[in-house]
Amino acid sequence: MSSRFTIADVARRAGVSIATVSRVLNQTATVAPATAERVRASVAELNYTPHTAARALAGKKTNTVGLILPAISGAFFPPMLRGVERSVRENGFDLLIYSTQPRRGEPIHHPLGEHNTDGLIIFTNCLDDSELSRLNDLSFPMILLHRTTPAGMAIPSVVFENKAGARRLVEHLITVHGRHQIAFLRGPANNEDSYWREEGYGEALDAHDIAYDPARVAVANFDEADAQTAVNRWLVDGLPIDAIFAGDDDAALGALNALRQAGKRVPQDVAVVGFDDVPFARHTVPPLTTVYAPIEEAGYTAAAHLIECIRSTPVEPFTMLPTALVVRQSCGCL
Amino acid sequence: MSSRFTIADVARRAGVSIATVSRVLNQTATVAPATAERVRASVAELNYTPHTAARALAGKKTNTVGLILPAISGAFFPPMLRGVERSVRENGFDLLIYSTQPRRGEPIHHPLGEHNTDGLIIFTNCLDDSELSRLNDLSFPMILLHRTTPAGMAIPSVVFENKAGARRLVEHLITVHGRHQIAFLRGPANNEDSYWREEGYGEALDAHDIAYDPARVAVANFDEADAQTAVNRWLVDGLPIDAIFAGDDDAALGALNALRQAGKRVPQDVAVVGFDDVPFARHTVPPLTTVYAPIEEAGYTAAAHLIECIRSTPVEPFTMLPTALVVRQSCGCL
DNA sequence: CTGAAAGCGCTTACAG
DNA sequence: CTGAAAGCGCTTACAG
Repeated sequence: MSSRFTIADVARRAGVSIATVSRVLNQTATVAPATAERVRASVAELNYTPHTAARALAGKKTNTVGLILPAISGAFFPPMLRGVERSVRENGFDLLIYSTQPRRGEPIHHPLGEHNTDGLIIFTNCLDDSELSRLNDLSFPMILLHRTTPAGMAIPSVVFENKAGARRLVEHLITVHGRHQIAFLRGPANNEDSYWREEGYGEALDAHDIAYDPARVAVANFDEADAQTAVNRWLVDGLPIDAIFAGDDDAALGALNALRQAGKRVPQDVAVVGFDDVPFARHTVPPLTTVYAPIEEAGYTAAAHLIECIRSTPVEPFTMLPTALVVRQSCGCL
Repeated sequence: MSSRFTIADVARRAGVSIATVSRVLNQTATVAPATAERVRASVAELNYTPHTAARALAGKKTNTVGLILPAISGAFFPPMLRGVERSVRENGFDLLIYSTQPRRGEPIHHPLGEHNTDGLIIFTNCLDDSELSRLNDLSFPMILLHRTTPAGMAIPSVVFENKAGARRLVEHLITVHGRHQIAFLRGPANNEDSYWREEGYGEALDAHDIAYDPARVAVANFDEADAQTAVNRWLVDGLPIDAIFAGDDDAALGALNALRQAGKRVPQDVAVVGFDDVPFARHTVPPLTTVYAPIEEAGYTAAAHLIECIRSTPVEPFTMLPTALVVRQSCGCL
């Protein structure tokens, strides 16, 4: 906050009132061309930029969008951030990011809200329901990213086509590679992506008359280390498994580690498949068969929809982005 | 920006003036315990939170820190963001992120500055020199991350110990593995990390009387695809090479790809080493020998120093964070 | 098309 | 220890 020129300086120099300066800056009313020209010249000469806080206070809008997400980690977030960021910029907004680690019980004090943003993008369940409903009651613009709208609220959401993607993937394992002992590595509790992927897994088994075996499902939290631990346990328990659907690509990495350390060959002994198709997926050994999820596009879309909300433009209340099977080698192909 | 309670509501309810409310909220003057208690109760009952913009305007500070960086991509940024974010939160500040792709010539309009932040963290050369010097003239708090301070300015900076790290790495290749035909994959033009890594590379060669051969240096821009292209060219040119120092881990990935596709064995035919030790480095095949760079710590430190600047606390003008050799298998060990 | 003025919600000297 | 009041830099009815 350094001393700079204010709107009054610009007005004085152009020989007009500050109201007129504001009008040409915001194009909020017609100004005589000659007057406007003088104002613009004055702005340029003083290298004037409006003071954001003053603008926010007077105009009752901040021109910034907030993003609430968990600790930025894993390969998932860079593309997502890129998408959000791009969309926000294209619309002339700023981006305020708050990353939090939701701990159960503990009410999250989050610094983003009506006072410093015009709207919020909320990743999964990073905002607790009471705050969500408080903001919803205020009609505060929000978008849910990778989470569907809770009953009773009217917040648009953007999600992946998880179930169909997962089903296609698991059916590939069954029909093309003849795998029947397929294990599933679940994501974090209450994670909807994980829920629907598991549904797709179940549907695929059903469709081919393969019994669902709870012993073949473990929690890996979309986390490499947790996945490694879980797969290790299966291995020492001697659970018969000929394929692992890892829930996401990070977990697939952990599965690959555990299998390698145990001397199992992938895909000959055990096939491994992931979900998301993050950048490293093509670099695992063997290259990972997975499901492409448009991570960047989801971020982009969420931000675009939020800004439509802010502008009171009608918004698609529910967007499901298609996913696509990406066959590489860890499933047994090639 | 929804209608909420204001400081006046709180004051009325507590039977005091708004000045008193402000004082207990900001602990900016002693208030009688009983009065303070009533104010706090009033705040709690109304669930009052101060309006950020009003606070910024009146108080001449925004309580937010800006971060300017290139497009978020690669494995480098998540840890960096995590570090910055953590530090900013611990100090009760908000974080405004602007990611830009500096194009030469084109003056970058960036939306972060004196008006919406109290200070800026500037990654490498993401802010052009004219803007840097304008802000410097304003004594606007800034920290340079992975870039040293330009002559004539007094902006603290935080960097890695690149040269020593690179030298240790290359000497390992020479002394332990007897490699003498070591190629280097350079980072983006004007990137200081790359510059100093190359210096370390040169020093190591010198120290062992190995002639520097410009043919063995190519530009890979810290980018996997560019690295792959560069290494490919060496391969088709038949340039004799028994080791590649990739400049960073992303480039190492590209080198590994090119070598694998050409049927070269790593490390037997060609050793490959990187720099940074990003998360995927342990998962390449073979696991990557590299130099650990404290990416998250650098982000954390930069933010902490910036906030010290903002608070007018004396700040270390130059911080060089140590790096450490991480020996895995791509160099030929084990 | 343009200006004077109120007001956005705070902080901070200035008095007392 | 506390209040009345000015002021931060804008936007936006309201007049004209």
